[in-house]
Amino acid sequence: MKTYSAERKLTPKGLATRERIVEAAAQLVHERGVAGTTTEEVRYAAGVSSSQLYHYFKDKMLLVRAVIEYQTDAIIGAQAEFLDNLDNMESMRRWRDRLVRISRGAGCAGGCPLGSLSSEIAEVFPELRIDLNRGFTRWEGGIRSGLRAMHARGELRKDADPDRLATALLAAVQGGLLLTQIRRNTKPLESAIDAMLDYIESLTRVRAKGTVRVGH
Amino acid sequence: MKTYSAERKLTPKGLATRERIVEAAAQLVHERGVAGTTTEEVRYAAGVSSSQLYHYFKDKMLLVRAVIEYQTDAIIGAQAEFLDNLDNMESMRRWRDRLVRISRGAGCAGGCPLGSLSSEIAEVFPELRIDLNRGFTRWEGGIRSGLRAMHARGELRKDADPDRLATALLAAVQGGLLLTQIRRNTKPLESAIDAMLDYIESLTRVRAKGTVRVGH
DNA sequence: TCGGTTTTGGAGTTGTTAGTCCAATCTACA
DNA sequence: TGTAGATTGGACTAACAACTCCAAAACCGA
Repeated sequence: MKTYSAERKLTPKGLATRERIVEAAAQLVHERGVAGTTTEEVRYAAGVSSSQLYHYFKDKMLLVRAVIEYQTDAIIGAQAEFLDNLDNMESMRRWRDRLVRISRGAGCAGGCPLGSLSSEIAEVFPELRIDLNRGFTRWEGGIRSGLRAMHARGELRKDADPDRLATALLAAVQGGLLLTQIRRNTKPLESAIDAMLDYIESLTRVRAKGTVRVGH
Repeated sequence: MKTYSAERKLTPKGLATRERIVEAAAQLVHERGVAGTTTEEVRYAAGVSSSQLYHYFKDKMLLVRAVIEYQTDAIIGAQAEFLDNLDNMESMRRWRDRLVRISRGAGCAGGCPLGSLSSEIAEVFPELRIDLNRGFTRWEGGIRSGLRAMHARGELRKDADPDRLATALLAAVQGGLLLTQIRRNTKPLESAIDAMLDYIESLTRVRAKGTVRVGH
């Protein structure tokens, strides 16, 4: 999933340069947004010349597209160990802790690298919504497979819909990160995810027809 | 809450012009984002000259600040009838339907006028985070007071935290709107809010110590 | 009516930034 | 080793966009 469209031949050297540009761009875009990042800053940060940048990316939009792909990989990568095992409450709680810790580590700044990007460019570069959606869908897929497994094993009530729960959980993460970014405090993120996980937990361990145990 | 800082004297005429500028700016910013909206477009849409715009707003950032205030009022206004009565499940479900209908009516475009704005400018204009937060806090306050009322009346379990639930519900709305914007489909918004409301409902109607009824 | 203040017109300025161009230099591979 | 193609340097351009400026006009209270 490295090269996007049919790139011309790229020598290892060229590929490294390209990667350097994307990395620099991703970092800057996360810090200041797309509009707040100039190609000159990217060039400086990556240590490349103007002709290099435009040699590898026809225009800024295509660079942004590469950044989307890069951030998607980064997100999935950073959560891989968790996303592969979100099929029980304990794993989900640990995953939640990891997200909170990442956010806190960033000083609650920047929000979700994919979410912030999405808000900013969804209407400006409509073509890129496909790429953004691909990113979210990959992420959601990781969550969903765990919930589906729980459902299949009967650990989730029959009438629970793991797919919808996965979407809702991802939404809680996104909304939580947004509020956390604005407030510079991880509480909103914690409250949002915790509520959703408590809900999911309430759908497990069925005790009697129509009643379930809830709580911590 | 109309004028922000200590504005100089504004005649009715001047105030109307100012309002026209803010309205035009709010609309454009919602459609294309802050960076995607030029002062010239605002001028044209509002039918004012350059000197007028800069007569009422020292710079673009202060215009954006006025837009934040305007959108906050618009959001609260559009949901006023609901926000004042979110103290039972039926009201909350109706409120949910309203949000979904608003989103669908906009073709799922633009997302939340406040949320999109926040993502875009939180790091670019850090000074404005205060204003954004004020908006979210007002919104959250409307949700919270309903949940607090339910809690006080004993319709929510004692160990439920209405304040955290309010934050989580707002986060679900924000995250849901983001995914809905990207996917151009209201399902994510529906799934996110429904899950959170189902959870809240599961915290009502306590049946026995430690067990509650859940579901639809 | 008068004087001060607010409001408006619109040309102009200044800085920025995405994107171009062409020649020079490397690199892979036959 | 030769050469076509890939990579790089860096000056340049053309457009754009935020913001300024100086009067002129409208307004308002006395």
